[in-house]
Amino acid sequence: MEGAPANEQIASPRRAPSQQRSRERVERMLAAASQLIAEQGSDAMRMGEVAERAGVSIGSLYQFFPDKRAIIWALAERHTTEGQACISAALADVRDAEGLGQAFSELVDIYYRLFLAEPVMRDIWSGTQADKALRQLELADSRANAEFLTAVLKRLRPAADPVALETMAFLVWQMGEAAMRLAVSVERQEGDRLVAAYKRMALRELLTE
Amino acid sequence: MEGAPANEQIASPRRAPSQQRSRERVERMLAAASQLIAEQGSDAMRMGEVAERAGVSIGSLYQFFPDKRAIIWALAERHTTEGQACISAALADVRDAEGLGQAFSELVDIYYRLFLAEPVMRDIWSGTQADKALRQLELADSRANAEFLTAVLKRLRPAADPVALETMAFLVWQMGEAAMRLAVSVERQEGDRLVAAYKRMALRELLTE
DNA sequence: TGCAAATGTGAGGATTACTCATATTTTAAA
DNA sequence: TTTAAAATATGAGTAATCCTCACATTTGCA
Repeated sequence: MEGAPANEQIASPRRAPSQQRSRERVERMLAAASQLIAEQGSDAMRMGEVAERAGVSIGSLYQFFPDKRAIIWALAERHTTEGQACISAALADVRDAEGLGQAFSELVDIYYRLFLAEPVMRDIWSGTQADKALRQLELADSRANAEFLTAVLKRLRPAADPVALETMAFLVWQMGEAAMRLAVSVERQEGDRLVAAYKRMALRELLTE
Repeated sequence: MEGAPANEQIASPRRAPSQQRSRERVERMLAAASQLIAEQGSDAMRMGEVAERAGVSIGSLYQFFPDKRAIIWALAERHTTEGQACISAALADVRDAEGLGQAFSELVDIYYRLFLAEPVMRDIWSGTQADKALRQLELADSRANAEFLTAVLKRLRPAADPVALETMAFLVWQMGEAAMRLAVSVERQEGDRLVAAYKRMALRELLTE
C-alpha cells in the first residue's frame, strides 16, 4: 500500500472497544470489510468505503484498527478460531485408523465447501504470503491444526518417530490448504477431482505405517 | 497499489524495445527491479527507485512496462521459461519407475535449492494469488510442468485412466510448490524435513499403481 | 452535577503509481 | 548528405489512497 511511510513493523495497537456502543460499531466495521472483500477482494477494499458502509467516520475506523491489514487480520483470526474448534471436535474421539479416515474425509469436505462458499476466506488466505503478520497467523493456525492430527497419529502409532509424525501432519495440512486454493481457482469439475485426489493421497500417507 | 484508478484489467501493452540501446535499458530496468525485490519484496519495490537504480527516468520505465505488475510479470515469466526447460530435460528420457524416482528426486532438490537461493522467485510466486495475471501465469506454468510428468506417467502406466494421471500430476506439482514455500518460511532444519517428507509422499503417489 | 475517560469526526498531510507534453536520438529513404 | 518520421527519453504534474491529529461529543461514575 501507499500513503504513510512504508511500515514494515506491526502497527501500534489501538484501544479495544469497552463500551456497548463502540463494540457494536466495531462489529459493523468488520461486517462492512467482510462484504467489501467478498465483492472486490481485500486489495481493492478501500478504507473510506469500509467506513462509509459501516456508517462511521474514517477516524473511528482507525480508532480501533491501527491500519488496513489489522482489519483483515481480525477477520482472519475469527476464521482460524472457528476452524480450530471444528477440527478439534472432529478429531477428538478418533480411536482407530478407520475413525481417522472417516473424520479426515469429512473435514476435507467441510473445508472444501467452506472455500467454495466463503470468498472472504479465500481472499484472505491467498494474500497470506505478502503480509508478515498474516503469514504468521496462518503458520500458527496450520501448526495448531496439525497438532490435533499429530495427537491422533501418536495415539494410533505409538511406536513411530514423533518428529516424523509431526512433520507429516504439518505437511499434509498445508497441502490441504494448497489443494483447496487450487481447486477453487479452476473449473468446478476439475476442482472436485483435485480435492478427491488430495484426500486419497493424504489418507494413504496418514494411514500407512 | 494506488495512484491511478484501480485497474482490474490487464494494462495496455507497450512498445517492445527495437533498438539496441533500449534493449539494454530494459535489461537494466529488470535487473534493478530484481535487486529491489530481493532486498525488500515486490510490495515495497518503488517504481521511482527502479528507475533511479536502472539509471533511467520514470517515463522510460513506463515506456516499456504498462504498470508495476508488468515488471514483476516479466521477471516471473523468465523464471517459468527457464524452469520448464530444466524440467522437460530432466524428465525427457525417463524409461522406467526407477528412472522416474531418480529424476523426480533430483528435480525437487534443484527446486528447493532455487527457492532457498532466489528471494525474487519466492517473493513473486508468493504474491501470485493477489494478482490475476500472475495467478494465470503460475497456473499455466504448473499445468505445463505437470504435463511433462503426465507424459512420463502415461508411458509407464498405459493402462491407467489418463484423466486420473493428469489430475495426480497437477496436484503433485502444485503441492511441491506449496511445500517449497512452506519449507523456506520455517527454520532450515524443519524445512529440510518437510521437503524430504514431500518427496517421499509424492514418489509413493507417483510410483504406486 | 461535573469531570475524566472513551469515543467520534473529517479535513488535510504524505506517499506513490502513472500520464503526457515536449525534447532528443536513431533510422532510413531521397 | 539531408531530412522527415519513428523510436526513445524526460520529469514535473495528476489523481488516488492510507492514515493522522486537533478538536467535538458522549458515556461512566464519584
